[in-house]
Amino acid sequence: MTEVLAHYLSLLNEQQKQAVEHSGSPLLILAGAGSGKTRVITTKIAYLISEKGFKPWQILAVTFTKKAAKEMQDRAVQMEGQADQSMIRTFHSFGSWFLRKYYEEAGVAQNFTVYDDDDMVTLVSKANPGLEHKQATSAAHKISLAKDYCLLPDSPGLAEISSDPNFPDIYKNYQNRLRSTGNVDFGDLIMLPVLILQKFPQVKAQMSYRFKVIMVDEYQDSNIAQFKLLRELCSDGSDGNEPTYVCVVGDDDQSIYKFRGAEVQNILNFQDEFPGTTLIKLERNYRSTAKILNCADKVVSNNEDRLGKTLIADRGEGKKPVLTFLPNQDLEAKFCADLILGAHAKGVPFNDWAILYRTNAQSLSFESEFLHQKIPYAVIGSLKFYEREEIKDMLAFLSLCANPRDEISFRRIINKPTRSLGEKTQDKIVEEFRKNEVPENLIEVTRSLMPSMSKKAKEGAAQFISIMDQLIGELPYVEIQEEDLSEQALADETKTAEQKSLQTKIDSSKHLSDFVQKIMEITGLEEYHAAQDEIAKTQKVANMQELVNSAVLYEYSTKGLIEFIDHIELDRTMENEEDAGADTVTLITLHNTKGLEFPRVVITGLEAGIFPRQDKSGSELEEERRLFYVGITRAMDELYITSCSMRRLYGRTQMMEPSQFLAEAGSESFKVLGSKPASYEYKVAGSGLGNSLKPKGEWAVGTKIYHDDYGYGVVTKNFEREGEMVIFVQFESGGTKTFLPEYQKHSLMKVKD
DNA sequence: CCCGTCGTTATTTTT
DNA sequence: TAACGACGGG
Repeated sequence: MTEVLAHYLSLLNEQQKQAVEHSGSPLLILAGAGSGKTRVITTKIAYLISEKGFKPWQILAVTFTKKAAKEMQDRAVQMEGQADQSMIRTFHSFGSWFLRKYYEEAGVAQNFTVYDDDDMVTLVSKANPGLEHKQATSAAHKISLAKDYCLLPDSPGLAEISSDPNFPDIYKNYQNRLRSTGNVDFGDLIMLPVLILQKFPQVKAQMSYRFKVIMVDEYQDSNIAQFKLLRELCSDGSDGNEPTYVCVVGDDDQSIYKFRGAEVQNILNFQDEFPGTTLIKLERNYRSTAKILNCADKVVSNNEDRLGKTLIADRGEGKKPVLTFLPNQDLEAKFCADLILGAHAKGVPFNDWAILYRTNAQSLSFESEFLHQKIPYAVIGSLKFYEREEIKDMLAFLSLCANPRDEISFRRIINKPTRSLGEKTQDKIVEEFRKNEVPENLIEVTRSLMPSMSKKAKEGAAQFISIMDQLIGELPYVEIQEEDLSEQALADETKTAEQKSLQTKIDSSKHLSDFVQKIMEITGLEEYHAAQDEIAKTQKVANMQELVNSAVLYEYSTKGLIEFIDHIELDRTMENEEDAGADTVTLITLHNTKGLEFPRVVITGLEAGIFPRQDKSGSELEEERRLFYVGITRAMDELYITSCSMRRLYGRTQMMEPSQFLAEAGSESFKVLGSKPASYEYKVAGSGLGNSLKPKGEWAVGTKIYHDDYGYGVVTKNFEREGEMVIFVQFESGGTKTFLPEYQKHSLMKVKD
């Protein structure tokens, strides 16, 4: 064993070590939040290579985010250099690799690109001309969901997705149209490989020959299609190949993507699906202090549908989480700002902090307050760079260069800037294109249709064709060759050397960014968007320039082009590498925090209707609860939770009730600040408050009052507790609040009738 | 083709 | 409230 690996092994606890060293049967690792899951997977990869005799390319590890994949690869390579040859990818990126290899079996172009949700809607509309935009959006969404469940237009289970009798046809029309573009959508990246593996035994055999180990991270968020893919990739040994070693890692308590087709049942039933499974639980938590973990545990134990495990804190008691009731969202933002600035004055960096919220819209009040108070912040995952108009325009040119059958990209840019080629002309071209049995090329069809066009359109078409000719002729063609990692090829060093020398023939003084720059210039997009910038004071040209810059890492060839497009399509999170080290507060939705940790966390908006979102019950409510659990377990040292009694929603100010999750956490979980709403008191204390309702002082029941923050109301209860007077007030705006009048002199007053 | 105005509609979204 | 899409007049 290498010294490095021995060192990393020595860092593990007993369960972690067991998980790393286990072999011989399927393995399910139930890894609680902060239990060193990534450390286990990466060490296991290194261990398999260096101790168990696996070749690195026999190992496939899949994750859900590009970031996680990158981190996993980096850390594995640190321990075992050969791990750079292991395939560590996202599910979708694996699917993309697979489909480029078996593009003929899949019936797609080898140079396919991936259509996003917007493109799907457009294609649904084109394939089903009768649909209104709204219907098309809904159908596109359902098609995605169907693919997540691996359902085809003729699958009986499709009725579960949509009861609309037309839906199967809509789906079928869409599929036909999609296939004629040669492209795929996100769902296809998983579903098509499953279908191919089921249909072609030799492909299945090749895969089980290639991959001897398959590991899946965040398994609780896998969907049915991904489960099927895993199933198909695994050999049970009956095909003559050795059985595949399967190891999945996940936490059923952190399953938060049901709405996107994720199926917790995958992890709950894993042991039934893979007989003989060994189960290892990682319950020691290295991230959070005990009081934070207790709170998390209290919350999630309200769920029924779980395997059940208890996290054990490794870091001592720590501070009790603080629950603060605030009057409204502006004061909530101010409260956060004060916390952060107060800590900053004592030397706590902004970096330590994350503000978590349920919906993106909630970031606004924090942004304006932080701007005002000069607190640096970064909003994670909001306005998506790649969804901006100018970027999509550029990408459309890039995609059309890669795959000239791409109808959606073609339509997007043929008339932008305007070249008198409106929708009618486009329809004509696409119709002609689709007539041909053998896949045609949209540019060539346009060329061939020029004689039949009006004079104006003809000029525009000539211009467009000339642009495309220049671009397509520009890049040197390089075969997208599968890196040949069979044992033979790797053993044959001469061949490897040959391959290397072949690679170096590419003009390395040029980068793909030169090509992207050229697109900007010769297509007229730069002028077009510069004009828009003038009018609307936008940053479109600057954004385009940023896209150019990001292409600098890619080869100046058709291969580099495909890799660049893949990179963008399979990772839409625009995390600026430069900004990564900056000292900023993180503003982030709860969903986006998965896998992250922060020393200090504020979970905001714990109000009924916001979190949990209204109309949630049963399993959906359990998912919301898990989301809260995920949020709580992000915190290392300090956890703050806020709840407002009023909130502006859709332009209307509403009274809010505290989230039921607060009461579920129990009264011991938090130190409570701010005036507690009556309903919270009731639920937490289990009442007992109603005992001493003796009218006292001037605050008799029935007294009309006015409160600065909540407006007019009536005292409904009045009693004494711990020697202090407590009143309940029912406000006209609908909510009830509890006050200690002694401390509300400045904002609470009696009013005359 | 461009621009203003009106009406509609508001989750979460690794890929 | 605000943001975005649809529509109609210039």
